[in-house]
Amino acid sequence: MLEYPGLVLTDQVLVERPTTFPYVPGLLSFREVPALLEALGQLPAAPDLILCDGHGYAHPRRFGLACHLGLWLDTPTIGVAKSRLTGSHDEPGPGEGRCRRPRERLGAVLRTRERVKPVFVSAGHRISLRTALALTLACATRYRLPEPTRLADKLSKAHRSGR
DNA sequence: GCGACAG
DNA sequence: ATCTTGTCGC
Repeated sequence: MLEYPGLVLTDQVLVERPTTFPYVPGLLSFREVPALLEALGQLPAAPDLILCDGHGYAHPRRFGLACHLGLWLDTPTIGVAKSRLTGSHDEPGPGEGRCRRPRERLGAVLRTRERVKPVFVSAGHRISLRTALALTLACATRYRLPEPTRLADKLSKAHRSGR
């Protein structure tokens, strides 16, 4: 857990659980949320916002992991995925004046740092895409991924290598 | 039928 | 996600 806007790390908990559900595109929540709930329950205080490693609204059923976790906890969440699951971007036609007019906006493709591969931001629970974008960018300092996600990933990696 | 497919 | 050699840039 980090404080905002300082992004100073205040708490960190780590849980290790066996998986009980396989990885199936579109059903990531069923694999990840159980462990996430356990970890969040061990924090000394409930966070005001959660940046999720996965999509929120940008999901085939418009209900990705960020939405699922956020609704369960009734806590604001943002989906910040490293790759696309559904939807498309770019490619307006070659002709002058051509532009894309999506029937539905799923999220945004955000380049958090110069020349780095962009991340896919979408609204999770109780937040607008606009605010989700602003907060994600505000949490991305020196790396591609926002600090909360990057530090959590680092913690899990360190845990594994130490065995 | 074929391609796509968060982590 | 994980595996895995070499490579690029600060």
